[in-house]
Formats: sequence, C-alpha cells, structure tokens
Amino acid sequence: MSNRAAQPALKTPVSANGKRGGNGKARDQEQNIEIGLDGLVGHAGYAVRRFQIWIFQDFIRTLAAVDIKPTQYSVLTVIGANPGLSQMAVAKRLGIERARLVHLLDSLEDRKLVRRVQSRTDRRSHALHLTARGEASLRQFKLLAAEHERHVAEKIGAENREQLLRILAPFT
Amino acid sequence: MSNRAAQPALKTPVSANGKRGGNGKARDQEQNIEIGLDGLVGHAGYAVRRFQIWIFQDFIRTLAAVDIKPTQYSVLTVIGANPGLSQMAVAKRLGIERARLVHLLDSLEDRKLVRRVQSRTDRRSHALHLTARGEASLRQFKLLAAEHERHVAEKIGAENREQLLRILAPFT
DNA sequence: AACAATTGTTGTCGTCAACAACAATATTTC
DNA sequence: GAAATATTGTTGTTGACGACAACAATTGTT
Repeated sequence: MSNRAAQPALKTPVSANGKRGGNGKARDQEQNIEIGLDGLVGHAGYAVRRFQIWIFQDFIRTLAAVDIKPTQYSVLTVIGANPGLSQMAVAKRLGIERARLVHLLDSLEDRKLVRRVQSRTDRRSHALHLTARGEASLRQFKLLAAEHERHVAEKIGAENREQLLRILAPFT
Repeated sequence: MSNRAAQPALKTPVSANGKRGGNGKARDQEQNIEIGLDGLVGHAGYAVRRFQIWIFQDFIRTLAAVDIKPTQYSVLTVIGANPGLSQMAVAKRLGIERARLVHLLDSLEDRKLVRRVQSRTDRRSHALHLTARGEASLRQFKLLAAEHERHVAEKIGAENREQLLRILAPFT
C-alpha cells in the first residue's frame, strides 16, 4: 500500500497479522466466506437501513422511464389528494423541510406538473395544485409504483409485506 | 409573497384558488386537519423511510454520549467479530463503498479504536483490528445499543420488532 | 402602532451514495 | 519472465438530503 499519502497506513507498520485472517494464502474468494455480523443481527436499524436502500433503488429503477424519485412521488401524491395545500402543510405532512420542498416544487413546476397559485386568504402562502398534465402523469406514476410494490411483495413475500405495512403504519 | 427572487412564484399569478382549498377562511389550524396520503398508504417504501429516520435518530441520541453513529457502530462490530478483514471485505459485507470506508476508518483510527495493520500476504491491503481500547469501548457501545433496541421495542411493540427482524433478515 | 409569529426563499454545513481517476501491488496470459 | 489485466486503498467530484440560520413579506397579537 502506501500510495499518494500513506501516513495513516504506516502508522502501525508492524505487529502480527492476527489469527483467523480471512484472506490467508487460501484466497478462495474472501467475499464468499461467511463474515459474521455478531451483534449486528438483532439490530432493527441495520436491517431497516439495508432494506430501505434496496426498496428505494427498485423504486427509482422502476420509475426511471418517467424520471420520478420517491420524494417527488410522495409530494405529487399528497398534492393530488389534497389540492390547495400550502407548502408548509405539505412539508409537515411528509416530514421534509420547507427549505427542501422549495427546490422539489421548483423542479416539478418546471416540468409543468404542479402549480403554485397565490392564496387569496394568506398572501404569504401558495396553494399547491396539480396541473392537468400533472394529474394525467400521476395516474401513470401510480401504475408504475404499483408495479414496484409488486416487486417488494415478490422479494419479501406478500404476507410479510402486509405485516410490515401494519407494523409501520404509525409512522406514515 | 414575492420575496427576494419571486419569479417562480409569479409564473402563474392568476387563476382560481381551486375548489376544496384546505385552508379557507376557516383557519382552524391546518396542521391538525387530516391530510390524506391517498396512494402513499400502502407503499412500503414510504413507511420504511419514515421508520428508518426515526430509528437512526434514536440510535444517535442514545449513543450521543460516546459519539458513535450507526455506520461507525456497524464497522466496529464487524471488525470485532472478524479481526483481520481487509477494507474491501468490510465494505462489501456492510454494503458501503470502499471510498467511504476510508474516511470512517480514518476517524476510528484517530480515536484509537481501530488499527490498520499491513497484511503480509497481500501488501496492497490492510488487516483491520480493534485496539484494546476499541474492544473495551465496543463493549460499552453494545450496552447502549441494546438500550436503543429497547426503545424500538417500546415504540412498535416487542412482538412487532421480532417479526420485523424476521422479515428483514434476508437483507442483513 | 409596536411587537411577535408565520411563510416562502436563499444560503451554508455536514452526511452520504455514486462515480472516476490514480499508485501500488497482485494475478493472469502469452 | 515480460506484458496485459485486475484488485486494493486513496483522493476527488458530483448530487441528493437533513439541519440550520437569516431574510423579506405578510399575518396575528397586544
């Protein structure tokens, strides 16, 4: 080793390799050898993190043709189901910051899926609506999202998916 | 409105407010009014994302005194259970990029919890080991992590937590 | 009228995943 | 055994994201 800046690597240049070195001369593919997780199994957070990465990747892949990411989909869905909401209300409902929602809506408005209409009752806030194009698009997105959901069911089993939705319902 | 740069807001300055505007003159606290999620309920990804945010925040809060984040904990746990692993093997096992593991190990090595020992069989790679201090610290971290796990059980129920671990076991 | 709170916006900071490029080293192939 | 190829650790860049802080415009409160 010791490439460009090798100081950290050379900090402890000596000492034994330790027993059970996974990559001894028997280099029968280290990645296939069982690497125990020890205390990590039994940790809900680790499993949930790995699962969340997988599920988001599948969502993005399944909706790649329409270029819609999970967060964008959630924003469109909430606006579609509750037209006229303010940005503040949408941000609170979805648990995203209003500062971040600004950019999300900028993008969706550029794509003519959402409109910011000035509210007559509160001149500070915007009433959010789907455009006609937005409503038509959302219908298509929902079909693709349903396909993604089928992927989830195939991956973990339909019954397990149902249980998972039931267990995590309080967080939605 | 129209604050500093109000172009996007003024793009569509006119048009009706739309029917069913959630925030009519009856401003009885918009945030308390039920905001439907429509298609979002029934989406595993959304529930998992919200849950994952909650569980990571609790982990970080519970281990704030020792300043250990979930990823750092996972790295320490795997090295502790499999001393001598290469960085590549750890990265693959935990599903993190080797580029990112470099910084994680830099930090852990600065804190004298981990050592990079040069492998004698492959001079490119490092054999990762916990220091004596690292092993002692990890024992303490595991106690705190177990406390965090109890928080999870309180939040979703012990039986639900068990089911969740069983359902998501394939992803660990 | 004076003061505090809210809404949308902009900006910064730190974390993280996904790449690309590179030097050193190991492995394969002729 | 030399040349081509692959791997390992490292550095850097990019973009998505959460957490803040500051601000102008507006609303609500006293």
